[in-house]
Amino acid sequence: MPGNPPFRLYNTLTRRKERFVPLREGEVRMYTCGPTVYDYAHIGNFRAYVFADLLRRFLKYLGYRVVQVMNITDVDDKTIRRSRELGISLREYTRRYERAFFEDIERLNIERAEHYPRATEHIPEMVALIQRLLQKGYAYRGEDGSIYFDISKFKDYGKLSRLKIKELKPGARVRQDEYAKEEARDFALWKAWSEEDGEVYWDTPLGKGRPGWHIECSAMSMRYLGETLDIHAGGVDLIFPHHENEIAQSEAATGKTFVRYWVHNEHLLVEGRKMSKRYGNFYTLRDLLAKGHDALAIRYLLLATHYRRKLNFTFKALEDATRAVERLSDFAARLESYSAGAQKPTKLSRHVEHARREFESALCDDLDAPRALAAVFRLVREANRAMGRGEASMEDVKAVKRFFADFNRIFAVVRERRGELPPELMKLIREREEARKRRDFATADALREELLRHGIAVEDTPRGTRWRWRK
RNA sequence: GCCGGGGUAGUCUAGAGGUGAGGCGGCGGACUGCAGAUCCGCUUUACGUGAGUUCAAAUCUCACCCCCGGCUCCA
Repeated sequence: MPGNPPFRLYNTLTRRKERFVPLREGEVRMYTCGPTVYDYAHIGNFRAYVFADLLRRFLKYLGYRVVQVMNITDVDDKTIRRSRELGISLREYTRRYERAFFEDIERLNIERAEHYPRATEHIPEMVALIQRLLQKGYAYRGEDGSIYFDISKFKDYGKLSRLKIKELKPGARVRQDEYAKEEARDFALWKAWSEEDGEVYWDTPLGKGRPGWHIECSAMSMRYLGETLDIHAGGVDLIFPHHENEIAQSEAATGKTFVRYWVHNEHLLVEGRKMSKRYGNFYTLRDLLAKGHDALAIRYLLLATHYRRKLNFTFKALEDATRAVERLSDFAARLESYSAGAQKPTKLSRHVEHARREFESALCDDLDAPRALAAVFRLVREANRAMGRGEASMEDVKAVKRFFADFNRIFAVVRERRGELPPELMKLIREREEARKRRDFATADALREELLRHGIAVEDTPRGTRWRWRK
């Protein structure tokens, strides 16, 4: 897009903001670490998905074709254990949470990725990748029959997390030695079947067992995006060991760069504390919606802090976000109902251009959403002022609408108008206006109450009565 | 132990040498029959503390205080 500053992204690999240029012109291939479907996802998880969504939407705004893959991890220790506890099949168990996941992301206005591969449906790809690693001498079979990646063979090991293997905390490695690994840091590519796996196993050339966790992302991303991808996104906690291991497996197998830009979102804190399932201080999206909170406000809250900063989730902040979303939504409604005689652009049109430049340069600077939002709100004030005074021309309003629509294509936080007004409600509005003309305010107020019960808020302005949908 | 991120007005968030910060809240005002939405003004010349560099520091340097995270399943 000419005129834009270059899009720069912070690459965890280099620890610098880098100009983003995809490998293939006009197309971005990105992979996002998706959910392990063993429970309802919590809002911390959604920060990662909402962030990836912002990234993909902005790339599209910049004119790229985006091919995004998000894995569904539907086999691991937890899913196996819990499905067995419930006495149902792994598939039945994981599909339940997979469905919930898709419901949740829809509530949050997260665009669908192009592919959602399930781990259980890509066993052959994983087996093939592991065989390649065995052939090349990067993997070995342990005494328990499992297959491990030998990190000592991969000299770049640690380049992403910048951890030196020797310096890792002593306590952590001792505990790991219960496995039949040659080196405590080696990780499993293939786990040989054991008692607690029950009927969950695959008979493959590697033996009877199931894949390790890390291998699925390498195998599935290569299957859908090729051996080198542009962007790989995920939470900071995945940098080590998961992403480090992905690099090791993938690059050892292909000899090529696996990922060109690694992007990681920071964690979310709840009332100042790390949120995790272990602490039990987590909220699922369902929890919050059940308490009456608005999905768009949650989305807004997740986007209103820069993605590389810790986000402190509090209910006060959620209330604030709710109001901010209302302000934007009210503004959108006002744009729709505004009319003026003047056609020629006024200085408001210049404000729109200015806001757009600010907006774009903020997002181009490593997706600085808070700065982009500030530009939007500044314009909202300018436009409200101009419309309030009747100074805005129709040309201005068109320009504002275009910008606002683009803004919302990226942020997706403005409440949609819920279609046209039913005729019977339109009739009530007219009756109320007549009552007001007669100065029969008792009737007018009663009608206003009634409309509100139907979700319609009416407002009297110097230029006549306006109505809008209320949530 | 080894790495790393922060502390910005009432509050939450941007900014990272000079160019109007934004949201939310509070108070007052304009508009209105009332309400709401909106606008204006105030809260507000804010940057953890102490030194230093500089014509200029929230931004750079050093020291210190406080909070949080990674090194282990985790977004």
